[in-house]
Parts: sequence; structure tokens; C-alpha cells
Amino acid sequence: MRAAPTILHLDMDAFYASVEQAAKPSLRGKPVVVGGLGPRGVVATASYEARRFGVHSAMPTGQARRLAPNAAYLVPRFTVYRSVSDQVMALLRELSPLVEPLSLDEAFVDLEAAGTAFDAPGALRTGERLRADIRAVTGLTGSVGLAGSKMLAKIASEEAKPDGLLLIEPGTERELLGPKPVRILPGVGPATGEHLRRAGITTVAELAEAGEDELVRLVGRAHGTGMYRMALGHDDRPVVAERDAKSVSVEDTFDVDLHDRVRVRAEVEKLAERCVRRLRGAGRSGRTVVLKVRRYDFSTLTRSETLRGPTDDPAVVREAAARLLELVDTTGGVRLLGVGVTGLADYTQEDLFAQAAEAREAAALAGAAGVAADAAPGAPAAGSDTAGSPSGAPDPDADPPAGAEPVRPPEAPGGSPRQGAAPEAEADAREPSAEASPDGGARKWLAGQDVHHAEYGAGWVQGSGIGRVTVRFESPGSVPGRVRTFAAGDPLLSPSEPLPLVPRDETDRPA
DNA sequence: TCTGGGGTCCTCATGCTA
DNA sequence: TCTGTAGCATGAGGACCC
Repeated sequence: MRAAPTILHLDMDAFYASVEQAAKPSLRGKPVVVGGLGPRGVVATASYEARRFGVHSAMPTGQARRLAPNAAYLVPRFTVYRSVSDQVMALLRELSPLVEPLSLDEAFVDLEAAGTAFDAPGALRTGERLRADIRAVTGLTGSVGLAGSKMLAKIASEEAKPDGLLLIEPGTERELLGPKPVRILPGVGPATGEHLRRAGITTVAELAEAGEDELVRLVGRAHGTGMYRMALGHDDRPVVAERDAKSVSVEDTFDVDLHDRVRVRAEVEKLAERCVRRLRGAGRSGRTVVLKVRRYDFSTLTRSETLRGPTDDPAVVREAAARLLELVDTTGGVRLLGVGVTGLADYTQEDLFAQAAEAREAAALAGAAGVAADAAPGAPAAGSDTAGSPSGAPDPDADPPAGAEPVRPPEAPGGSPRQGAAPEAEADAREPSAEASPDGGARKWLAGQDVHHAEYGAGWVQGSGIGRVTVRFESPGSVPGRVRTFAAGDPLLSPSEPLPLVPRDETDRPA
């Protein structure tokens, strides 16, 4: 615990919904729900107006619709959220070089790392200035918590919500935490909360009284000791700016359970390819392939296979996933499939082979020059799992050449810079875009999606169905706009890029 | 019409090896 | 040679977070 409140936690208020309200003037002050709109969708964020009806995050969208039938239901637009998030993170980096993003809308800042002394009044001034800057730059509100540790700063911002600021003075933490429910502590979720409740522990003070040994007995060593320290207000976790991803995965929940085994196999293949695209996009490779299956009864199982070396070859991941699927009984139906890769590395088995091939060539050249050289040692191991690899490619699933140095290629092909902590889902396949309907007919329009009409200008899809699409023509800087309905296949209507929350110029405005 | 998607970390079981 | 064991890798599942 630090002697001064130098950890700042920022949490944007109802972020996705607030961005939508800023982007769509007609929704300001109205209940807005952002999330999956399909039959099995859940709420990602609800505006404060929608929360008054009892709608909250992680609630099935169907249930939200029953509670708040008149709310606007929109699909998430991650491109916009990411660009607003970039603006906010840039403001945080002006405060200190040590910023730890937790998601698009949340981050810790270590003010001490800025090299400036921060006492309580100084920290408060910094927090208030940050909130004002965020409002000026994005038009949105965020809540700020200030304390001597991450846990307390986060609790403070939670208490300050919405649109507030709270500083927890060092020395007051036990008094503040004591009466709060155990669920306020990070890492105490529904299962642990219920477990503790059955043991007669409901508040943080009772947790502290129970003692470390009892908590270890109840919930295990790692969790028990950590929870005890937190209950005493002790948390010395540092703010960490850069964190490498440890796994990459994609998954899909189907509107209707899949029963056809052939279809299940085809979906697993598609997921494996999507997963590898993400993997390659991050310039990484992975060694362990994981298949996830959620069955009709919501029981979830995973099967995994560790390869001989890391790969980013779609064929290798696809085949491993297919082998894993053979181990799973899907009788009764499948509601979700997922494919992931863990054991990430920055090089692949193929890189090792390329290096070995270079070594062979060099040796051959040396041999031609009259220097004796052994053939590259380390033939691919027998029993390789990938007999089906594309011909012409080196078997990517074999032992690396013996004696090969652990290599790190200068840059993976197309490799993007390594991301810092970016737990936020890419949601690449979820970004709203006009989709061809399965029957090859008119496009499918998603509520909330950005569109442009050749005659009426910029707008967004308010609703669609039975061959029609309703569009509201407005933009962030305009007054609430008019609604018009078109045929879903209207050639004058097209999907468009999202507009910035602060219009760049008048051309962005609706006609 | 219950219950998404992308992650991290922990625990426990099991098999192999020194 | 046999046995016990510690350590490690792997695999599966659960809890939690945003």
C-alpha cells in the first residue's frame, strides 16, 4: 500500500451505449441497449436510462426486450469504440507513461511513474482535469477512482459512478471496505461468493476475521491468500503497461443447435481458419490447439492437443481441431463451437525448417568449395501427426532440426506490432456490415449499422425486416434526424464507415 | 427464446522421467 | 532390479473479468 493515492482508475460510463447516444442524436436521453440481437444474444452494455428498467450487462437480450420493449437495440460497432478508446488512452498517457488498459473503456494509471509528487489534493486536481479533458475530446463522461492500490482505485471509481470522482485516503481502507459485500473484491464472483456465504461470510470484515488459514481451506491456496490480503486492504500489484497475449481463440454460438455432424465439422474448420487469421494478424504462432464444444444442455467441454512445435499454418490447426472433434460426442446437438490456440510463440516450426534449409544450402555451398559438411541433422520425427499437410510444404509438425538455435525471425510476415494488454475482443466477425442473405437475395441490415444513401446522406439502420429497411438520417453533430424506409435491396443505400463523434466537416452531415 | 465472446488464472488428475 | 518420489508437461474443467 502506498503512502499516497497515486493509482488512478478510469472507467468510462456505460461506454458502448454512451458512444451510440453521442453518435445518434435521436437516442440521447433514451434507453439504449448494445449487444447481440440474435435469439441467443446477451447485453454488452445498457445506458443508464435502460438500467432503470432493470436491464444490465450479460442479461439475455430477450429478457432485456421484455423489461424494456421500447429501448433501442443496437449491434456493437467496435471500430468506433476503439477509435474513441484510443483518444481516451492518449489522454491517460499524457498523465503518466505507465498506463495499463484493461479493456476499451477501462485503465489504470500509475501517477507516481510520471515523476511528479502527488499528494491527495494534487491527485484530485489531476483526476478532475482528466475528466474534463475526456469530456472535451470525446463528449463522453468517465468516472475516476484514486487510491494507493489498484484494488482500491477500482472500487473508488465504481463508487463514483456515474460521472464522478472519489479518492480513498490511505489509512481509511479497512474502515471503508469492512461493511461491503465480499463480491466487491476482485476475483470474488458468483461461485466464490456463494461458497463464502454458505460458510457464513458475507462482508469483507468477516472475510478478514476468518483468517488466512480458513480462507485457504475454503477456496484453495492461491485464491485464499490473495483474498485475505485484499480483505485487509493490501494489494501491491503493480500497474503493468505491456502484457503479451497468452492465447487466441474464436467461438460462435449458433441461433439453433447443430445436429448434423458434417455441418459441425465444417464449422470447426471455419473457426480454425478464423483463429489462424487472428493469430497471424498478431504476428504469433501457437503450439496447443483447443477445441471447445458447448452442448445442447449448456454443458461445456474442451479437448486439446499439443503439437511438436508452434505453428500458424491453417491446415495444421484445422486438422488438429478435426481430430479433437472426433473425441467429442455431439449427439443431442451443439450450441457453441470454439477453436483456440495457446502456448504462443513469435516463430513457427516452419521458421525452424527454413533456417535448417538455409543451413543445408550453406553447407552444400561449402561442400562444393571442398569443405566437408554433414547433412542437416534432425529428420522430421516419425509418427508426425500431419500426414495430410499440403504437399510441397515442409511438414510443420515435426521436430525442429537438432542443434537449431531457438530462432526469432526479425518480423513475422505481415506481423503487426505486438499489442500491449488488449484483452478486448477483436470481434472481427461481429462488426456490423451488410451481409448477403443466405438465399442470395437482398442484403441483411443490422440495427445500429452505419449506412449512406445517395440522396439522403449519412444515417444508421433503425430496423429491418420483410424486405424493408428503416434508416434514420442523422449524424453526431446534427439535430435528431428523420426516418425513411426503403426496400432492403435499394441500390442507392450502402453500408458506410462510421462517422467521428465530432464531425470533421459539413460533408459528414445528412443531406 | 435464459445464459456471448475473448481472455486469464488456478486446481486437480495423470503419465512420464530421472 | 524394483520401488518410491519429486518435478514436469499435458489435459480438462471451473471461476472470473470486461
